[in-house]
Amino acid sequence: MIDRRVTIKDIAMRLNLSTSTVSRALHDHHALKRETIKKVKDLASKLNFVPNIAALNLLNKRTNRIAIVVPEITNHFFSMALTGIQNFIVSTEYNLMVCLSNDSYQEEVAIIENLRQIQIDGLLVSRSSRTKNFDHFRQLQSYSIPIVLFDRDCKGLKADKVLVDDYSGAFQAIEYFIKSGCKNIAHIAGVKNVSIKNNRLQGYLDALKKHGLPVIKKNIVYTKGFNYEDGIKPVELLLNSKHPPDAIFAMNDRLAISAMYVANKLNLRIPDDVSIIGFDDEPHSIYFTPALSSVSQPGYGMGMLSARILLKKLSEKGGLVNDFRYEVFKPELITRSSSKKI
Amino acid sequence: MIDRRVTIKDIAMRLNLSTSTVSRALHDHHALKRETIKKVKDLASKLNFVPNIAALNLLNKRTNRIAIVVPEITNHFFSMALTGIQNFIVSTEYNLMVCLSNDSYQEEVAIIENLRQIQIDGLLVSRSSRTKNFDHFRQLQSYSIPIVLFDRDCKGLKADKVLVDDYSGAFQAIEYFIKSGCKNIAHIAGVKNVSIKNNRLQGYLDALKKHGLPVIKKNIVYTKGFNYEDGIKPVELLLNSKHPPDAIFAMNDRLAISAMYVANKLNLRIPDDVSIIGFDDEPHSIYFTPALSSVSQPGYGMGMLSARILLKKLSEKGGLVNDFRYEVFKPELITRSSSKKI
DNA sequence: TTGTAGGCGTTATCAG
DNA sequence: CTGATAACGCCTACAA
Repeated sequence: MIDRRVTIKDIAMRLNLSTSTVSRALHDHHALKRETIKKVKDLASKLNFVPNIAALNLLNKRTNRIAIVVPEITNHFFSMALTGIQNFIVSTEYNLMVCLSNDSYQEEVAIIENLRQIQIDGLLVSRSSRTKNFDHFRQLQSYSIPIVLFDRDCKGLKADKVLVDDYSGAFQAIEYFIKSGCKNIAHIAGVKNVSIKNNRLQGYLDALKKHGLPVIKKNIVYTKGFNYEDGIKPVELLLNSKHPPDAIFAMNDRLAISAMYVANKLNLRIPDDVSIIGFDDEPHSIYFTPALSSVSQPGYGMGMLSARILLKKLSEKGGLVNDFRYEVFKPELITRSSSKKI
Repeated sequence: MIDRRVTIKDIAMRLNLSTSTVSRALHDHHALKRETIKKVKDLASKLNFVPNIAALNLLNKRTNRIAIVVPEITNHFFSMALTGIQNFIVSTEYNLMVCLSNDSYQEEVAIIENLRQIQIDGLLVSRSSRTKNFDHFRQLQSYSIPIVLFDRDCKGLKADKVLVDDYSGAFQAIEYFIKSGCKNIAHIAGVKNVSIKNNRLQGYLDALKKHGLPVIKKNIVYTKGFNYEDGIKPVELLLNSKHPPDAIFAMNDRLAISAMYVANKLNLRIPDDVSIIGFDDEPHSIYFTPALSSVSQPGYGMGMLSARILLKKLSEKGGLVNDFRYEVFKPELITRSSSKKI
């Protein structure tokens, strides 16, 4: 057991040098004898010296710490994004703290307050779907902590943003349905009054409009949550109604899968009786029968870019740059056998 | 923008006190006038004072930082475990760094070296399945950094361990098959010579033995990886062989699902022609047709307990306690329609 | 080419 | 009851 880490002081004493010389040697200061530098470095590596980060942080007034706040990670998109972020961060001097809001506004606020106390250099956020007020983020920004939003926008918040074009993804899905002959298209929109992913609903509406199809109220279905089980009842109601839809676009794969599940139970043929398209393209979706069509989002790349943007901003720390990136990734519709061929 | 955080010095100057008094007041030192304490605290909260963590860390020779190293998080078990860990940690003074080894020994070693430099107070680890040498962990321990292993054991490494009884999970699955009348039971064992989860294979073997069934070599199937796509070919071979099995136990749900996929393609009836049981009980497994039977592991609880054990150890930092916890969670077989009723 | 001194923010010890 | 001082480990003017 090593009970005390070695410091530059230890090295200095052993070598009869001052700590400043040791410090300089470790940084290859030009005005030092080669010999001294070598002597110091050799001993340092022999002793397994690593600089005390706390001391450096104190000196440099930074923390080397960035945090990411996400609603959850038991979800393919977020876990891929986090993987992308982490795989980028790992090659830098920063370390990443992961915080889960469990999609709760209150928890999110508490986390942000905690991060303020804990002190971080920068923040990546995908806000909870319940968050409507962004003052907690603004407060953090007031400490000169840059924020990069990814996937979930905060309208009105000035920050770097890395988003996905939900509108386009939904639009593509609906147009595909229409081209394949569907006329009565339903949308499982998730939780009502939870604005997150509203653009998917908007894409649905606009695509119908563009092709002269009526918007039928009962075809827009809300759920109590975003999980598999939350889709069952609403979809049963929908498919058992008088004029059941011939196509269902779900705002995520989980709800799409519960739609498939219900359709199967009701002995409806997919896609002949009802076409289904999801959103997220979770890796298991392809193994369902029929394989689920879905809109695919580049989570890994989005995560990586978000991290890159944040670190860039941190390296330009000097100027409180008021110039924000706004990056929008285009999602891609992947058609499989749960939707009719065009 | 606040460009400099407020320190106890600022408070001291404003109040004409010394920094020591301010420090004491903030800690409710008994020998201070009530009045002084109130004065200090009021100003502190008015100024939004938070202590500088780097300074504290320097003083206390700790980092408040613990890290977790896992192979991946795009997997239900690990994301649940991480959620459990995080939800526990969030209520403490510690913060959690998440590191992904991508199931690579090399990356794992690099991460550990990085953590040594970065400095952490404690570590949670689920090792990569390729890791056979544990010296990198031992090196970290030599700096008095406690390690808690979860889910994946490192035989011979002295550390706290929170494991799942893989052997029992597999045994339960096989016994269930046998009781339901299956006689020719195959096992998809994952990657050959990758010792991780070997106990599942052992459970399979011992259950067969106990019930007097022969171990047939070709019924033990290895794959190139642990993902859906890795199961397809091996299962095709298996099910197209001369004496195809009447039951398949897969070492995880992904491989079980690819087995179901192949069986469906081959127009085999599940479970009548072939029963299938997986391991992990991923939340979507229930929505397949038929619903997948699986061995369920309490990831969330295991994560939480691991974190609790680590923090306990950290709080006892004084004594280099050589007394390690060894906790084994029993997994539970959940039978659904992919396996015959008993 | 190297050493000295001071400071980053906080707390503990010792003094008064 | 409160203040001065030293220390945590490192870096950087300024000196020599």
